[in-house]
Amino acid sequence: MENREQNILDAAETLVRERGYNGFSFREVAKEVGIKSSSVHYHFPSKEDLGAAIAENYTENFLSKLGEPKEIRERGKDPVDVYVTVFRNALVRDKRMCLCGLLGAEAAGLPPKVVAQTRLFFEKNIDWLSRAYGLEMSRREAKPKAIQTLALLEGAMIFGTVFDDVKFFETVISALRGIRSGGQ
Amino acid sequence: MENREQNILDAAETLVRERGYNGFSFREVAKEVGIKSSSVHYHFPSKEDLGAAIAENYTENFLSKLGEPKEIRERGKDPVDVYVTVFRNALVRDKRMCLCGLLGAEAAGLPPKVVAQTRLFFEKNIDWLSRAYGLEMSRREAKPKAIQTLALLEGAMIFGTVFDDVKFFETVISALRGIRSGGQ
DNA sequence: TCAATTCTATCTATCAATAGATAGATAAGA
DNA sequence: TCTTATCTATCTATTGATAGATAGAATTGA
Repeated sequence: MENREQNILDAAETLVRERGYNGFSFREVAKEVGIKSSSVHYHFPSKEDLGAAIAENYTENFLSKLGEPKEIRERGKDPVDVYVTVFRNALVRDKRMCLCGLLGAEAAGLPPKVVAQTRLFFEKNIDWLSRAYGLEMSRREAKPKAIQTLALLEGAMIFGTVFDDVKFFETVISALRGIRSGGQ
Repeated sequence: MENREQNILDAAETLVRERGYNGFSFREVAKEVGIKSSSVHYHFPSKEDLGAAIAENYTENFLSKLGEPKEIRERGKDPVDVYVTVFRNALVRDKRMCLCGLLGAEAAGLPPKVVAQTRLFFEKNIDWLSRAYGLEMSRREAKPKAIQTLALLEGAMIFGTVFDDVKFFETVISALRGIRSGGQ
């Protein structure tokens, strides 16, 4: 039995990352989990609710893999490198786009709750990267660099997905050197 | 009457850029154009055919707005600046994501013909940017910078769409300075 | 030249499949 | 007994796709 709602969110996340918000159905999620579609509605009344929950769950998982920038630095590692690795793993392991990058691209046609959760992903990730860059520069300078880094990574994920090849991801992220050292 | 197939492609592009490939239907496109869905099937037999045609049409339009990098330079303008402006206009005027950025994010779940046309958009745009950067550096150096620039712009489009604000687009593209001057 | 034919673009009508959603029954457990 | 989680069954709407009819334009051939 485990946690049924987590089973549903995991199955749904995989489907959304493959086909987008409008490309998955309650019946498919249910089949994957091994229950009926009405049972999925029991846990998540509407598709909008389910969509928002998927994005929230994804964001939480994503951030929990990271830890705190300061602690990473104290272990002698570079926080931005760690951050890039989490993205790369999402592409290589799952062979799929970042959930919120995809939802972000679709944002103009998504229900309000889903857009709100997608924004939260971006805001929380910008915060994290701002803290990371804040270890080496002023907060004023750190935030734009955080935004640029996340944008570059989402673009790199698109390239990796379109060409089904990590090589393009690597080429893109090598531009991070320019972002990190370039003046604002 | 104009060109009916062009009417269909224009209406369909708008819908895909709002809701993604799985979020538009033949009937919606037909209604927008003022015909019946069966007539849309007459011009584009399957959804896959229509999707591929939308991407092809978008790519053609996009490139025709640009002209040739060398000629832009000869008119005393910077080709990459012109390129960025075409992207910015797509976001500000249409208030929407780049069609192929969206299709690229959805690529893992798209029919083969649509993926192929989406790849063509990226390849042709990388070529254009490679020619632009090739005016100031070797071809070897130019291509990675082209890839990085396009990835950054697609990421910037996601940000503009998610936050419904060009300000984020501008913040992201200011990182281009780092990409253009940074060493490989 | 003009009748016969073919092509183009549309329509109406319909298909089976699937969508999101809901009502009501049921069984297990606290 | 009340709550939790599931089921069966069903609703209405929509999906991509196809068949067949039709009106008009273009082409063909005697």
